[in-house]
Amino acid sequence: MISQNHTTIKTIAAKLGISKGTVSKALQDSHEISIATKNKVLEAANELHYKPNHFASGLKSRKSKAIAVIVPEIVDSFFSLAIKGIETVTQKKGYHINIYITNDLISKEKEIFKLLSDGRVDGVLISICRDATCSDHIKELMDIGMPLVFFDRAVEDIETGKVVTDDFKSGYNAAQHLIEQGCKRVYFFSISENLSILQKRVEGFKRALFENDIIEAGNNVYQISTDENKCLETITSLLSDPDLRPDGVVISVELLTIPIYIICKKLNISIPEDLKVICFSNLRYASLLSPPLTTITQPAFEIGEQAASLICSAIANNQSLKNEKIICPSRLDVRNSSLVSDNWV
Amino acid sequence: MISQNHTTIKTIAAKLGISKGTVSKALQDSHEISIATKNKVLEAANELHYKPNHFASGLKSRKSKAIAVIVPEIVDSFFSLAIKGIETVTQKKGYHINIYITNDLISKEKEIFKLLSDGRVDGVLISICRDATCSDHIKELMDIGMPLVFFDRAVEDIETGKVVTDDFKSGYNAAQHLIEQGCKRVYFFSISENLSILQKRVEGFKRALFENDIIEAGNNVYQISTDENKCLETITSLLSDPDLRPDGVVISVELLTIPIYIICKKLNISIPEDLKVICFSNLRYASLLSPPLTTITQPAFEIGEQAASLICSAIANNQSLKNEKIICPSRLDVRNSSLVSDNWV
DNA sequence: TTTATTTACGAAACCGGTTGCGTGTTATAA
DNA sequence: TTATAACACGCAACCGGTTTCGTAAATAAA
Repeated sequence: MISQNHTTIKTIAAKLGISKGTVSKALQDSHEISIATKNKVLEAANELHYKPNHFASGLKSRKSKAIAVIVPEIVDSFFSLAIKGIETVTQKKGYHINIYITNDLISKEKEIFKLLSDGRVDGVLISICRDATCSDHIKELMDIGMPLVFFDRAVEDIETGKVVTDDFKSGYNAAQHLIEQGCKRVYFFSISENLSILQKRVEGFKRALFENDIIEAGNNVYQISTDENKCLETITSLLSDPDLRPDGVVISVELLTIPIYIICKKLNISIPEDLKVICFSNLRYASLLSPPLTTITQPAFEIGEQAASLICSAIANNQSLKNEKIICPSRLDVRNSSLVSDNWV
Repeated sequence: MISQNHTTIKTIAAKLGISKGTVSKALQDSHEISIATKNKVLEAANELHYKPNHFASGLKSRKSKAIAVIVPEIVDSFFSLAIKGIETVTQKKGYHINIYITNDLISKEKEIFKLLSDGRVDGVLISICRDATCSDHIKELMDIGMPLVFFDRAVEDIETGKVVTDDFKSGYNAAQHLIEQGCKRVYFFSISENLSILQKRVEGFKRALFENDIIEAGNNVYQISTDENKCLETITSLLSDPDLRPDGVVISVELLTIPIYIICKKLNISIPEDLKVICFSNLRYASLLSPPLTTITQPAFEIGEQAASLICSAIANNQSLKNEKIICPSRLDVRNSSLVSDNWV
């Protein structure tokens, strides 16, 4: 059904009785074409609804003006906001964005990388998946010259642009806040031991505990499965055992928020009286939850913007990315889920 | 920085001492090439890390294996979930997706359409923007043979594939539910008079009022600006005037939820005692809000899947889309924001 | 053994725009 | 007036696959 009689440069050339090359140069406003000819070409192009063919120009230029954006999830306040930040920048600079969702599966991430080596995109923005056990596929693509920038979830030992938040400090602040609110046994709920950003949050978290002389006998960092049932099971067992139950918890990712709230309701654990909760989250509805959720709010939009700017300039300058890390600090938004009752706002 | 010595079909041909055409055919597993040659080619291709060039193949085939997805917003439970539905289907069928965000601006929507006529995408999935005062740009693109499917927000008078929910019935059900809960003065908060899906929701809403003999003297459908300040202003004036204040409200889009909750809190209007609220929303956190929000939940993921399936098969079969409308019914999720106190679950 | 087919591959045109080089024409300088 | 340069444009190769057509060699049929 695609229109057969699309107009090409040849059509215009034939109509005006000039050569292909002249038309091409006229459309590029080349100095070696007279104004008169340029005007005629422009007029004819307009009249015939001429649109330059993306494949033909890309074949020569080796540029697609497209950027791949790879995320673990899209139904997520952080990632959707980051994508929006990316889009505002790329759109201004004339780039298109291709979205790929890994669902946190390394297998899918690898498959996506296979698709990206055909010249379809000029660069890659990626937040790696949770079970990032290997990063060979990323290195391979970079080896053939593909510019790549990590945002949020980065591979530590790959040297390229990275845009992240101050994870150590955020983890530290989260724990410190809970301790200041009187918590004696604070847990950290994570979803992966592999992600460096989560490792750093944990380090900051532990540091705060250490500085406050909170030395637990056992573990206080728990890896929670993102499988819904397993997740509920693990958290339920932690919160229902009096010997284990914390009085404060730092949640490393937004998607664990719902389970915590649900389980607390079911177990009749009152937030914040019995358990103070703080979550790394960009949820716009945090203040409307019951109780309103204290969050470490990442500057998702800005992270997206910065990452996009980095990749765009790397592409434009045709230069490889230095191992530079841009840090966009997070903000602590204190709400009722972490406050003792008489501090309620 | 892009690797200079990428391997092409020519490289392989030279290495094996055969012609380009033979290599090409071998890679396509053509019947006119011997098994021996095919194996040699495959081996060489593998060894040299050959990747077919996207532009070169696209130039001939006029296929990009890419689909444009145009949405008004991405930081939105409905649209992000719909995109996820789209992705699951397109990924299986080997299509890439290009995301475009209009921010509900017709000007941006038009600009995006200009970009899509260069063969970069094989089809378009779109949920049009709010101030859809004109749809010429859409018709133009379709006129040159671009397959296009609307999802959720469609242009009524353009004949092509559409995937929507049962808007009339949903509007009806929402109003009916509030009336059953004892509401006497029910309002409908909309954001656009132009969107046909909102018109239908309003029609259903009005129908329910009519059937229940609720005939307001004045208007009970209000267009709320999405500008934050104007929005707060309008709603505040409606809810603070005793002569105007409704006891039930149907909210047509998710983004008005936060303002309503905030204003009610500020004006000390209790939900649901003073005002019962029901919202068209896919918010996963609806049950955690205070109070839990009654929603008309659209099957966003399924709508995305269906739309993607439609466009993919239209592209594959190279046939124009019939004016078929797929309706994915919504679900009423009753929660506390619309229940009289002694009905609380 | 001769003729008819099939098999396997090469040559070259093609997709549509880009670009370096060559050349005839006009304008400027000597 | 002649030499020189600037101008404006055509020609053709090129980007990297795809595809049609032609043909020599191998196989099958007569």
